[in-house]
This record gives sequence, structure tokens and C-alpha cells, in this order.
Amino acid sequence: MRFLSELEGCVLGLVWARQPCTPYSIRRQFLDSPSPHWSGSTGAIYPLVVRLERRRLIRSAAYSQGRRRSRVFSLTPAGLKALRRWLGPPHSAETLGVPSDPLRTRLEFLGALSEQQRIRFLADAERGVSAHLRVVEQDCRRRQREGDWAAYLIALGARGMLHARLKWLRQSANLQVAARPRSR
Amino acid sequence: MRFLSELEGCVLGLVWARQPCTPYSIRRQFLDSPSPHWSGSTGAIYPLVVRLERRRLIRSAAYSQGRRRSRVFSLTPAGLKALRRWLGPPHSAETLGVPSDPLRTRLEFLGALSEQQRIRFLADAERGVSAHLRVVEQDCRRRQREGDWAAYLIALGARGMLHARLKWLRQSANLQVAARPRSR
DNA sequence: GGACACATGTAATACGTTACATGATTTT
DNA sequence: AAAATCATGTAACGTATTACATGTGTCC
Repeated sequence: MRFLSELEGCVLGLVWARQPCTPYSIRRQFLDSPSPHWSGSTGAIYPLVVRLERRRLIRSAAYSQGRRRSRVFSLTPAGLKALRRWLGPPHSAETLGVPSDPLRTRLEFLGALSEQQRIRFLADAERGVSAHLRVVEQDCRRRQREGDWAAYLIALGARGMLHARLKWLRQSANLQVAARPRSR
Repeated sequence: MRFLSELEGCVLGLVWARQPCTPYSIRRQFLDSPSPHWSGSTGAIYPLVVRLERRRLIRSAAYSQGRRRSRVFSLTPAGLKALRRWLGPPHSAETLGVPSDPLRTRLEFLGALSEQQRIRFLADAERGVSAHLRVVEQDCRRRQREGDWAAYLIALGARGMLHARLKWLRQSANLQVAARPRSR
């Protein structure tokens, strides 16, 4: 019984949540997601659902609308079991550990910029994160109104993360990173 | 002038920060990093530095210690330019957007667990994140003492993110996700 | 001097991305 | 009817991971 990758687990979860559903509706979720981590590219999704079906974690039923023919997926009992196992507990260190953050990665090398560039780096980042935060906050309120609690919690998590990031960026600016010339 | 990937930019930054340095010392950074995002596997690092050298972003000098022979890398002017370009500003949407979080991904499908499992999920996550937070906080204090401001800021960022996550997990538990049976 | 970690790689494998291809449906 | 979009794929490509291979230094 092999482990599921992040993407596999996520797709399995999406099938669980909206079964029966077409492969495209799964893909749509990734395309519409505000998180840019997965592109939801065709070359990722279509082969993946084939793999999941071969492993008997999902099964498909023929489905057609008008002249267009497709199929809809649903979870098998083994699929539900695999999903639960993937979800945890227990949680792995990769799940619990510090999530990666491209902005944090970059800040480590801020010293490679000129002082002026550093100031612009931080200002641009703060502006950009603020903008994203506003979008997520709106999303948050919408989901709360709609009463979909799972979606609301996810939005809350995203909001908290952006909020923490923004606070941290301001802290960084205050700590006068800009005051430490170290350009080489 | 092609764009740098995350890993390429990061490695370039590491070379910038510690030049002249051996490929292994680069790899060491990933192996020792508390963030589990990149494994620092040999098959990733060694071919990557070769690529960077072929693109004339870094250059190597022969170097030997005793009977063991190796090479040390340093940034070329083009490499510094590429690093600065990768760092930004301007920042891309992928850099600024909501960072991915395996825990958040999983929470979306919490309804697939039984109520008891959900409670354990949240408790286990809270415990695990707390443990990580303590480690990061200690790291934070150490770096502050050592006076390496760049490293301190990174640790602060990691701490803030874990802190936000923990707060969110408690919020989630309080919002009684556990009270919504939706198992299928 | 044998065991083990250090240091540097290569090969097989897996998988996500981009680009391309194709037919159905909707819009103009 | 032409154009755009929806929906479903396949192929080529790049690259990160694991596993394997090899030689050096250190420790008992």
C-alpha cells in the first residue's frame, strides 16, 4: 500500500468532496484556487486520475451530456481508506514543519541588493502581500456568509498566513535590514 | 536570459553568501535546514551547480585538501546580476501569493474523517506544530545572540508562520469542525 | 585495519509543466 | 458560419528523488 503524494491526496480529497465529478471539475479547482502552488495543468491531472483509477482508489462511470461524452469519478472504499490514511493523524514532519515561503527564501539574500534596492524590495513585497490579503479577506467573508465551514477555515488559514507574513515584513523593515550594507 | 527556478536562485544565493564554497557545503545547507521543502539530494545539487557553471553564473576554482580534490565556487558578475534579478523587485504572484501549506490542504477534507478522528487530527497537529515552534524559537534566540541579522530575520519569519498556524489550528478546533458530521 | 562518516558523483525513475492536438459547445 | 471557449487528452521536456557507486578521512 504505497503512500499518496500531496497532489494525489488532494485530488482524492476533491473527488471525495464533490463525487460524482468529471476530471475537468477537479482541474477547475486548481485553476480557480488562489494558491499558486499547483497549476492544475492537463498533463498533471489527466494522467493522475488514470493512476488513481488503476490503483482502484477511484472508479469511473460513463457520463454524457448532449453529444459530449465523458466520465464521472467517485471514491471506492479503498479510496476513502487511502484518503483517511493520507490525511492523518499521525502527521509527518513534512506536514508539520515550517512551510516553504518564496519570500522568506529571498529575504535570506537581501544583502546582495543595494540599500536602495532593499528598500524597494521590502516596500514592493509589503504592497503585494497587502493586496493579496485584501482579496483573501474578502474571500473569507464570502465563505463565512455562504456557511461552508470547511472552505471558511481554509480561507481563515490563508488569511492568517498572509497576515503573519505582512507583520514579519514590517518587522524586517523596522529592524533596518536596509542599514546593513553587505553587497559584494 | 532565462529565469531562475526557486532552487537555482536559492543555490545562487548560497554561493553568494559563502563564496568560495564547495558543492557539498551548499548541499549541507539544505540537509541542515529545518524547512523540509528541499531534500538537498545529490541528484539535485551536483547537476544543478554544473548547469549554473555552464550558464556562467558561477565559476569554479580547483581546490584540494590533503589527497581529496574538489573545487570551490564563486559568483561571476553575471551571476550576481541574475541573483538580483531573481530576488526582485518586482515580485511575481507566486512569490507574493498564499504559500502552500500541507496542513491547510488536509484540513479541507477533514469531513472525511470520523468525529473522533477529527479531534485526534487537530490535537496531533497542534502538538506537532507546538513542538516545531519551540525548536524554531530556540533557533531564533540563538541567531539573535549570534548577531547574524539575515539569519535572525529568516528565523523570525518561520516563527511567525508557525505561530499563525497554531493560532489557526486552535481557532479551527474551537469552531467545532468536529461538530459537523459529513462522513460518506 | 575495519567500520563509519565525509564528499562527490551517476543512473533509473517519477512526475509536473508547457506545448500541441482534437472535438463539442457557446457566442458573435 | 466563424471565433472563442469548454473539455479531454498526449508528447516532449526538465528536474527532483531515490538508489547506487566510489574514493577519502577519521575513529576505535
